[in-house]
Parts: sequence; C-alpha cells; structure tokens
Amino acid sequence: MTSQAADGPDTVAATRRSKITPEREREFFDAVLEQIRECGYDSVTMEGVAASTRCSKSTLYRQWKTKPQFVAAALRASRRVRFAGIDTGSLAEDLRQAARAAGDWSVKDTRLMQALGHAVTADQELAQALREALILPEVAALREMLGRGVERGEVPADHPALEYVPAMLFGVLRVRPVLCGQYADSGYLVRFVEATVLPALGLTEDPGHRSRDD
Amino acid sequence: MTSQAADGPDTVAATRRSKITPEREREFFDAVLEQIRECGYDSVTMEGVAASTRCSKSTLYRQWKTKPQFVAAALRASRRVRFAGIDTGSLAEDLRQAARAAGDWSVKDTRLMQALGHAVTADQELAQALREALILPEVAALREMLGRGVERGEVPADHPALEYVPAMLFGVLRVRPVLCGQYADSGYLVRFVEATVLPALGLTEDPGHRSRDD
DNA sequence: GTGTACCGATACGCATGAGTACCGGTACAC
DNA sequence: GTGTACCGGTACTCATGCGTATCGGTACAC
Repeated sequence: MTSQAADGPDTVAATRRSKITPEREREFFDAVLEQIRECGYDSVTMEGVAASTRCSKSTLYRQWKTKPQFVAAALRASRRVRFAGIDTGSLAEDLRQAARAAGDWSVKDTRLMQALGHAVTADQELAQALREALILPEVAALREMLGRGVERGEVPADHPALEYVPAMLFGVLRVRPVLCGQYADSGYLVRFVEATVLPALGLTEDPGHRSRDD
Repeated sequence: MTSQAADGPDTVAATRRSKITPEREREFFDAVLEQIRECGYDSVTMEGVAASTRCSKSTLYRQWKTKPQFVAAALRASRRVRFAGIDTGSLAEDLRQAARAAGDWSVKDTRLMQALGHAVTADQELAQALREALILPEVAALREMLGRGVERGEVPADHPALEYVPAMLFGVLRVRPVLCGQYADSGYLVRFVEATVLPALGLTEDPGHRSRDD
C-alpha cells in the first residue's frame, strides 16, 4: 500500500519507479497471451509466465495485483487494428483484402478469443479489455470500409446485409475450427467472401457468370 | 476389454449391475452440462456435481473413470437434432424455420460450446463427443435441407454459397455474444438469414423489392 | 562511497480439486 | 432371513496454483 506508487492499472513503465522497460513488459504480455492460447486461461499460471520470461513471480505481482488484471493489461497492450490500411477504392476488393488479412492473424486471435471466451463471463475487466483490444477496433475498421463503399455508391446505404457483414466474417473465423477441425486460412476466407458476402451485398459484377477457379 | 460387461463408455445403466436408473443418470448429465455452461469446464468440479444432484462423489467415480470421460458421456447422451422435422417444401422457408429453431436453443448450446471450446483441445475424447453431439448432427440436417432445395431446383447444385451455409448460421450464433454482448435470438437469426443467406443463395424472389419489416 | 529501491529467487500459507479408501445403510435376489 | 453389492458420506492423499513474505544482489542517484 505505498501511497504514491498508485500506477495506472495497465502499464507500469509510465511510472519510472519500475525498472521494467517497455520491451520487457511486452515480453511478459506476449508470454501470457501465448500461454493462454496454448493452454487456456485457467491453465495459465503466473508461475509459468514468470518461468518462461525468466522473471520472478514477485515481479509480476508487484506490477499487477492479480492474474485477471495482468491478463487484461496484456490484452489492452496488444490492441491493434489489423484491417487498417485497406482501401483499394473498391468495396469488393477491400473485403477480399480483409479476408486475406484475417487469414493471417486468425489463428492467433481466434485461439485467444476461444481460450478467453469463458473467462470473460466471470471477470468484467477482462471482458472489456478483450472487446476493446480484439473486437471493437476490427469491427470499426470494417464498418469504415463498408461506409466508404456506400459513399461511392457501390451499395445502398440501407442495404439490409450491411450490418451483418462483421458478424459473417468474424463468425466464420470462429466456427471454422469446430466445423472443420482447422483454422480458417486466407484462401478459405476469400472464397467465403466471394461466395456469400459479396452476393449478399449485391456486389457480384455479372451474376450470370460464376467465377470459380478451384 | 471385458467381453459382455463391456458397457459402452457413455452409459452405465445398460449393465443393470448399477442401481442408477436412466432418469437418475440424466440428472447427473444435466447437472454437469448446466454447471459447465455456468462456470466453464475447468471450474466444474465432481464435488459440485455430486452436491447438486445429492449423490456422492464415489458414485460418479464408480461409473465414470475421470472428469473428461464423465463430461464426454454427458455430451453423447444429450445428442439431439434440433433441425429435424423442418421440411416446408421451400428452402427459403426451411432456412427461416431453422433460424427460428436455432434461436430457441442457441443460448444453451452456444454457452456450452463456448465453455468447452478450449477443453476439447486438450482431450481427444471430449472433442469427438462435442462434435458428434452438438455439431455434426445439425450440420447434417442442414445439408439435407439444402439438398432438398437443390433437388427441387431452387438452387443449382454447384452454387458456391451452398457449402458455406452451415458456417454462416453457426458462425453468427457463435459471434453474436462477443460482438453485441447478447446471445442471438430467433428474430435476429431470421433477419440474418433473410439479409445474407437467402441473397447469397439467390433465393430472393424479387431482387428489386426489399422486404424488410423492422 | 553511500543509500535507496527495485529485481530475482525461494519458501511459505492457504485453498481447492482430482481421485481413492473405507464404512455403515439398504434394497433386492433367492 | 441371509447375503451380496451398490449407494451415500466422509476422510484422506496428492498435486497445484494464488498470493505473500523474506532475503541477498545490484543498479542508479547524489
């Protein structure tokens, strides 16, 4: 209970009272997220993280009060928008690119979400961190992409399928392992987008011509 | 192993050496699945199941060797096909009915799948039981439904979207909670089917007329 | 050089849960 | 009635993990 050591909950490097560099902190975060992907949230132990990063359990507990707070901090710190930068000028091509991009990180993020899926129902902070780190940024980027398509007149603004595009994409990412036993790769996702998302949005250039090449 | 006493791994009442009636067995299975939905697989304890069913831990361990075997047996015993019996003569209406039906059990089954999602990566028997109990029967029923539509000529047999329909439906079931914070209800699922699945299959009667009533 | 404060290591208390062992009660077979 | 075998209860062993406490080393401030 040191008084002024009340550092923010997620990062500690801001208060330079700690000798843990931001790079070192990243190692902790990467390690715990990786172990969660591997073994599930419940099976991850602070001891295991400490061992794999060759730090001491004390060090972790000095910076973060509890395991869920530690994990939540790790999630917040790895917030990234994978869909950022996709803007080809065509909504259909944007969506294909998004599918391709999703295939690249889908394994890691899908496993993480799967592993955290039930832990978040027990810890509110964890749930919020997961949403803000992995879900909302991607959904927002996707909606932006769709918004540009609407502005260009490629899709009517009130098209009923618009609001379901994120659910379609993230949904197929999430069920593919349980349906087929393997994670969705870029090829599968692109085919999915072309077979379902684009037609649902009315984006197939010539509906009579079926352009499958597999 | 033992020749005729080789009771199936999932039910024990077949060998009437046990005094546990099938109804009693169902109570055990219902209890453990319910607790898994509530607390997650790891947090479920044999002690908790025994307490909630007012039986003894010994009783459970006499019938099932380990916790994963017990859970796998419970899964196999609750195998049911929810989509069975849907056959309206129209694929579009079949799919709407399926969506409506899915809304009814989606909460229970989605929570169960979510809760088991990571445990199955560690236990092979559990994974197989989950697939055979909750996944494959529904997918098969769905594919049958689609097959009938193809036979009736409503959709060409090689329509590229056909193979993705199960992924779309189960996908949206699975991501809805994490996207919106609530489980998918029947209304949402029907709207989803009408906005995405039917158009992707080319099943919108008059493409120009947008039939939304919300 | 001296001191402060953080790091790593280790050991510990405490709780919890898997799976086992034992024991008395009882229902059913015969 | 007698015996068998299963049920429920409880106590036990063993392992594991959270979170805390303690201690020596050391880097950096001044």
